Amino acid sequence: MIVTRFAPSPTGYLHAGNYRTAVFAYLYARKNNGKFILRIEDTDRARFDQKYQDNILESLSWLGLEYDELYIQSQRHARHTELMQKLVDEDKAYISHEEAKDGSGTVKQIVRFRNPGTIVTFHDIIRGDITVDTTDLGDFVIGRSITEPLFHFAVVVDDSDAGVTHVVRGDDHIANTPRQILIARALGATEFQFAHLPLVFGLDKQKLSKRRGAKALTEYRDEGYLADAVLNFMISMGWNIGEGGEQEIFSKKDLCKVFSLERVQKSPAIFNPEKLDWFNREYIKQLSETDQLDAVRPYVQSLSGFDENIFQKCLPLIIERVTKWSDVQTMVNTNDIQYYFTDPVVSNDLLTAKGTEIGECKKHLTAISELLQSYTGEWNTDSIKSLIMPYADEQGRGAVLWPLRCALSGREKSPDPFTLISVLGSESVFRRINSSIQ
RNA sequence: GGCCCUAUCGUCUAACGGUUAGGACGUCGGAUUUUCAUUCCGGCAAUCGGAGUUCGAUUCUCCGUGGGGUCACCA
Repeated sequence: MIVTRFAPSPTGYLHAGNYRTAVFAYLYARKNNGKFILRIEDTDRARFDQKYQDNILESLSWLGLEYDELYIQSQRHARHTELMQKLVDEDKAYISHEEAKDGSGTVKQIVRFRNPGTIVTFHDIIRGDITVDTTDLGDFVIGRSITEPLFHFAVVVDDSDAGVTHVVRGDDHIANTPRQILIARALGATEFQFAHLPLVFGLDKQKLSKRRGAKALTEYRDEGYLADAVLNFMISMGWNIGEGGEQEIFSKKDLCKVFSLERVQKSPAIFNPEKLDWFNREYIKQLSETDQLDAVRPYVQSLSGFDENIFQKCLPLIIERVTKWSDVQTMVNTNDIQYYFTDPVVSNDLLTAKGTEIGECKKHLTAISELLQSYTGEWNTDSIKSLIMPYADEQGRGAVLWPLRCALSGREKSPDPFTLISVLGSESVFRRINSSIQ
């Protein structure tokens, strides 16, 4: 069985770079009906912070990357010590008395690996064979002390014990791989398959990192990005299905069926927020109306005069102006939604902004009001349009339509008057038009 | 600097050694809407350079160059 793992260290919030390696490892396991393991690498207690660990769990849960097993590395130190001692007993590692690096002058017993100094070649599923001379590594340190394992040692022990078959991780670990292979061999562990993913860069073409301002994934959640859109975007950087390469939208479910490490790109990808926005818009559009309503409602339901019926009618108008849910909040803040629920205050300046005299405006509004009052047909956008357009064409579209729209919305920018009329309903429309005539 | 990885439009990418080098995002222009947004059309835009191998290289090889990663008692 194929077993992959994601092994973040809780020393920072989970960002897109970390997350993408998790996605690839996850999908590879799911695709092959394997197992996906999460291991928190909290060996460095000095940099550990519980809030980061919580953030990792929270992020994975939001994104729907469910794991089959969870390990906390620090809880496995007894096992690490046991195997480190074994290597020492077998003279594959040794305890070295060295002065502490903190400059205190104290002498500590650190554990060094006895490097056989061989040339190591390993196969990488994405990159092919990679050969490295490990001689220059020297007798590298594997423990601060016999009870304090270091990263390289703990990783190998944990992967081996958990039965990990495929180590899927970032490119930045290529350089670490030879020494981990050396440790694995000394331990007598079965060797892993490796797949080193290209890194994700920021707009500055540097590896994504919190220091350079990479956003926590949970921030995207809080801004109202959809988990599936984020996942789709992440996979689009570095993987495609081939077959002409024209399909871009893949649900998580699709990916669990079609993902393959063989088609993973070798070179790094730059994180392009605009493309993420595009994906998110696509996913928002695909949502059912009920889901859209439920997502938008919290932002607008406390607006004064909120009306569920009108809300449902104007939903499409909101959706087509939004990239992520927090944009709804922006619309609320800029008064671009309030007018659906309460009559706007309309100034003469706005009505005449297109150069039409105020008397002229009044005349057209009155004419439209009369048209609408004598109208008995169905009250929808198309029918209203065909009712009003002949008059507008005759009198000049701008002169008629602009004042009409402004009378209804009170805004310089808004949906067109016909749509507005059909959404607002007759009662409100007459009230607003008459109010502007006054 | 040593070692390792890598190289197609600005970005993400497609292309059994033979294609007018395709798609998407963005951008620009147009149509619809005399507002905004949506939608629909269309344009601009790429094989890093040099040698090979081959009838023929984006594709294979080598050498440059660029970019990145990594060189801890961090992970």
